[in-house]
Amino acid sequence: MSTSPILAPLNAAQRAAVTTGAPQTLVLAGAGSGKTRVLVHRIAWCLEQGLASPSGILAVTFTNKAAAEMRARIEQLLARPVGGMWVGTFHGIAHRLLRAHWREAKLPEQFQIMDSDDQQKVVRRAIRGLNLDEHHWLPKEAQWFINARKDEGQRPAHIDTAGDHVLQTMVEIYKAYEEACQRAGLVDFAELLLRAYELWRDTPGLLRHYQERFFHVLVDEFQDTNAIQYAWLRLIAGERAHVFAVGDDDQSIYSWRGARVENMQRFRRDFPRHEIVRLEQNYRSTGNILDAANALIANNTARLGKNLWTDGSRGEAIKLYAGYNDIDEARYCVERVRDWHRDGGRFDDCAFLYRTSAQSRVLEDALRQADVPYRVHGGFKFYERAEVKDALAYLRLANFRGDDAAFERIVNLPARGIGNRTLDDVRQTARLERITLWDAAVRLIAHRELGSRAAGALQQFLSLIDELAHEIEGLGLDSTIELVVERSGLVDHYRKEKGERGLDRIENLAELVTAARDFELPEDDGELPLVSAFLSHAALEAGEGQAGSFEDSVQLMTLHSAKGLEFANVFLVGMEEGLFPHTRSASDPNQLEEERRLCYVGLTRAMKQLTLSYAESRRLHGTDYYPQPSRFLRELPSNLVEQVRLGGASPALDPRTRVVEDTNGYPYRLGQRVHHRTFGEGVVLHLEGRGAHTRVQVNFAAGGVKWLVAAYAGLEAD
DNA sequence: AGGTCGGATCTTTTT
DNA sequence: GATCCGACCT
Repeated sequence: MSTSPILAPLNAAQRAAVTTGAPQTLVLAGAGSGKTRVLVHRIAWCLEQGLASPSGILAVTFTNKAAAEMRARIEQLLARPVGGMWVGTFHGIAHRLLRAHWREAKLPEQFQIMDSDDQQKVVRRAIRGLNLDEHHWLPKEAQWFINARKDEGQRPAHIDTAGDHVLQTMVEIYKAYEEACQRAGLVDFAELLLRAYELWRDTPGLLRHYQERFFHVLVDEFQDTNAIQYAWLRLIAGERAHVFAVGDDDQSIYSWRGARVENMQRFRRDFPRHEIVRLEQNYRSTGNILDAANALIANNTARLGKNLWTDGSRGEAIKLYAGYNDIDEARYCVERVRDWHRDGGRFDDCAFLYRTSAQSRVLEDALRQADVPYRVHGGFKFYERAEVKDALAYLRLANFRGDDAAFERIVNLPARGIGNRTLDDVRQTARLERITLWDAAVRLIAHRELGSRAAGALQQFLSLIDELAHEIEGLGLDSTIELVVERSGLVDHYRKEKGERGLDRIENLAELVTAARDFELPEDDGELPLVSAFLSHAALEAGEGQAGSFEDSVQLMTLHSAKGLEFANVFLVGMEEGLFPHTRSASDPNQLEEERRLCYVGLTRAMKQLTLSYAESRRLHGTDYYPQPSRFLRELPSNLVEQVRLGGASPALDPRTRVVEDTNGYPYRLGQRVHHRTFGEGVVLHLEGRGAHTRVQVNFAAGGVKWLVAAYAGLEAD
């Protein structure tokens, strides 16, 4: 049995999880303990042992990437393709269910998925429709409210307003928004989950069908599930299914989005026949890094409890650098990356992690200056770009005239003389008659209730869409997109935009055609028309920001997007009070613990080298701040940390922390006051080079800014 | 109907 | 300081 490739590479705990006979299993998987591996091997094990057929397996993740990786690794392990399994994201699987059972779910067959951008616009329209002041009732806040409620599984009718006027109004907005979505066949992300839940809850026959099919339900990142996802899982699990949930309460960093760590505790209550397996052996990081991470997270209360260990080496000390300012901090990190590269390391293996995306700027500047290639993760996704969404809106409307979000988006883009007055008439008619914007437009024109100019322009738009719909019939997907781009007039419109921007956009439209050409129908979604499948794909899988450049480059990302990844050489920058932990989280103990978990996630990304840094002054929002070093730094055992200083003595955080001179052996510290025989008093601005070649830039009170070779300058510290 | 200006805002963002 | 949004102007 141990010769099986499925079990052979596993340690005892992993093997116990993979081969468990318990009907319900909760795997507490520490960072780097082989979480994905256990999921993959568990599925392979069930298949190989004949405990399950592929079609009996439902495996749920949070990201498309994780789902794709899981499927690929299962097939690799079994050395054959495995059809019939449902492996996907919560949203992807919910979507699939709703497509298959749109009637029971009370959706139009052509329903479309909205991203949060679209959603905000529909919310805004709902607010205006209720004649509310949108400065007081901010669309963003209402959107937040609606999503939070949906994440909790609450419809407007479920919310007890208890006479609270504000709450009452929010619920009214929620209701109006819901009606608008229903009319237009629009489904937001939270709605996908809620609908899928209600579909099963309210259609017992259907639920039974799926319960009988999915005998094995597996969940990744269980600590990130929200209330509705948990309820959905309980439904499908029923009394019979084997449930296999993998998660780490210490890596729960999405509570602000409705994720509920308590679901791990609830699992133990709701699935009484469960078994718990702890994966604590870490295969990623050095002993020092793990000890630091363990010590940090021990400051949190309410943990399920876990202690990571490794039988690998202690590794190097964790480095802590106190920058003179944010620019110096970035400069230091980039220099360490260059050292790494000079010693034969790859840029790819280096990651700069930060709390807020705004921090990437300074790092990027420093990298560019040093000519080090880099890549920023997160940010704008391909399918979220305005021009891409514009083009897709044409396709959406041609596909389904009732799509109000698409209608609003392009009715006057490019400008075709349909002004706000006209549109308000259309909107009002739609609202009063409870019909779609499209139908309202048709009606207004037919009843001659518009000025002749407006009516003409509007009719032209309607005809354009109708013609487009006709012309794309029978075309391939890429020809369809090509035609849409061409007929929409978007290219001409963007050509008029000045500067690079317009060109960029036209390029992206071309890229969209390429994306359509490369698009393949998901194997099991054969029933869905190609165009619908592509539109859903665009909404559910927004794609990476930049087209993948394959150059060896330093990776930049927020701590949130670093979860699940690992790098040999990690830089955790901006370790400052106010920034990390963030001010907005400092007052609430729960949020503070989440910040600490975020820090834990950051530390545990590192395999070999870990550098922490902070700046003594930082430019933020146009003003200078002088932050204190992060409290998290004080929570790290001082014997694991080595503070790096550019010459000169400066108080370490903890008197026991070792202080070492920078390896460059700089004799001065940035910001240090110095004295020169001829130039007089000055302040050190920059240091570069090493050893005998060290050069120092000094701003002299009398002589201005000068570069000097340290060895000959004869500078004296003041 | 589009451009410009002033003001508010400034955490994280799997889908 | 940068950006995003809406009001206002042309």
